[in-house]
Amino acid sequence: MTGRTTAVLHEIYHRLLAHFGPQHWWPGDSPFEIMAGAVLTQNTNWSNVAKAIVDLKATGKLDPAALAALPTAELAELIRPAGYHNLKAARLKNLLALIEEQGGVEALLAQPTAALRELLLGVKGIGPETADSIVLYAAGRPVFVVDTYTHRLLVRHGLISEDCDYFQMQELFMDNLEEDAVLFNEYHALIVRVGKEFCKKSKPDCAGCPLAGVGLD
DNA sequence: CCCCAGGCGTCCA
DNA sequence: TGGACGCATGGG
Repeated sequence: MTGRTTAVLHEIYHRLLAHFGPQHWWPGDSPFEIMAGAVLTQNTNWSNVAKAIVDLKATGKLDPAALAALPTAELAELIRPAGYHNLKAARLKNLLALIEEQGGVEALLAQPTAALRELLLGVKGIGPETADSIVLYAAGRPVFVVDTYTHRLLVRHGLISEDCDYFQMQELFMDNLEEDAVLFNEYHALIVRVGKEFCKKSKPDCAGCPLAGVGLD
């Protein structure tokens, strides 16, 4: 871990941390809240997800047993503010089935990292980012989470090509950083933070970004 | 009015 | 295998 890519990835992290400070992710009180939030935030602004989570909490439904007893159509209405509510209600139900089958949230999250990841990927509606978000932020395992902001950032800083896939991006980080869940937690959160502010599709110039020039010769 | 958001599954060539 | 498309609400 002494190459140029390693150095650039470290520099990006340290600049982001210096500029934004720690992000304290995931903003959830329990592992199950994090798991549900991971599904609800698929292609969705967090402010919309937060409304749905507030409603779930207010009605006492942010709990595996309570949600399992709730008809899918009623669940969909509760999470309406998060968008794609019919789709996400079904996905949450699918996740609940896995939790039940594994004997509860704690037992599921106690599975070895690779097994946990595969179990989650087996749930219809849970793909690589949602699975890894749960593995990292709910189970605390050192798996790097990649999202659209990550892709955009890596392309703009010349670290990957446009057609790079999820696993290649994940490997890039995991091959060049210490295997540390706290570091991976903060790094992904910081990428989302800088993405929201400076790395938008509509701002190809990245004006004002604290990463200006990093990785580009 | 427009674009965007912490993806994923399906369909079709 | 890979590119389009549907899913939906709320904010700027």
